[in-house]
Amino acid sequence: MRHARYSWCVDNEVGHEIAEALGVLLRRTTRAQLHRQLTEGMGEGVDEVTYPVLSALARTGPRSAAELAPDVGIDRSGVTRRASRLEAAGLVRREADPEDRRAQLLVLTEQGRHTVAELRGRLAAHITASLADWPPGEAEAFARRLRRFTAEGPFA
Amino acid sequence: MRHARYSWCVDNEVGHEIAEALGVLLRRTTRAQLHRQLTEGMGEGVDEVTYPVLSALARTGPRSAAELAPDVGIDRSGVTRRASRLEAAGLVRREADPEDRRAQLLVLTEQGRHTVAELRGRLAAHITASLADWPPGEAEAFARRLRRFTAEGPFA
DNA sequence: AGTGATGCGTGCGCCGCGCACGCTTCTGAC
DNA sequence: GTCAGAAGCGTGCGCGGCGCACGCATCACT
Repeated sequence: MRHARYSWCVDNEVGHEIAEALGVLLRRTTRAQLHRQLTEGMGEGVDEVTYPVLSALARTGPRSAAELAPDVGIDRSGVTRRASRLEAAGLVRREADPEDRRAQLLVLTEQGRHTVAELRGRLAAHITASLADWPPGEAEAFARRLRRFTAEGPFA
Repeated sequence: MRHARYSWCVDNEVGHEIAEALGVLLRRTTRAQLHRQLTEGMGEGVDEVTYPVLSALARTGPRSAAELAPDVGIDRSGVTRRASRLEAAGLVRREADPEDRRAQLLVLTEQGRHTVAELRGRLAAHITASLADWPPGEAEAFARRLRRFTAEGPFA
């Protein structure tokens, strides 16, 4: 691995390492058990399926289901169905667009805002807690790198 | 955010940043389009559903479906079904355990090893290419941090 | 030898997804 | 003003994956 003739392998070693770690991380974070644990005590409306819609809505403000779809990564109809569940749980309210009576804007209710804030707080606390014993400044540097990686990395 | 009374929020800010980035990363990496692009030209047997089984098998060596299940993160029966598809594609071979005639070990065929190596190489190259303009040493440091994050982080 | 335990594959019901259809509403041209 | 085409939304439908549970084969232990 240290010979110059294998330089392509050395160059790609970082890629292999990141890919490996990301693969494990993906499988871990998609475990239903983790989501159950994090959504403990919340209302019945939010789960690992509906949360991406709720989160995207909180991030971008009131939008239609069609506009939310590419951000969530599924079809427009799926966003509609998930939003209906959130609406039934009282976390999301459908509001007719005054400028276009066809459009139905999805708006977070007060309870919806509270729920997403609570959930984000739990997740952040969970992450922060297990990073407590990192050397000072390491976590911040890692967070910056990770942000840049997601923003302009291979999955942009 | 800078007032002392909100110190818990400041403490959690790193957690929030990491959670946000991970959320985006998750949605990006689970997009089917990316998998289609990466598996371009491969046989029909490997896709975004069957690949985790193939990869886990390559990582840990010959194992039974039940042993692979917790690593993949789904039920034992799902691993069996995915393995059957990989077997039909000639990437995996079922081999009776000589010590236990109940057990069916899943073994990668030569073509299976070649496929997973090729796929890993593509992914690693894809990652490495977009990290080319990072400052020297930054990518390596990030990879180390990421590995530690997955190993002993909040999702261990 | 016999009984409980273990491992594997599969049938079944459930659920989420993408596609396509119908309905309503907007837009632009005549 | 009117009408045809486009745009937006919700929903029915078929497909596919998943978890559970059952049956069969085999092992372990008495």
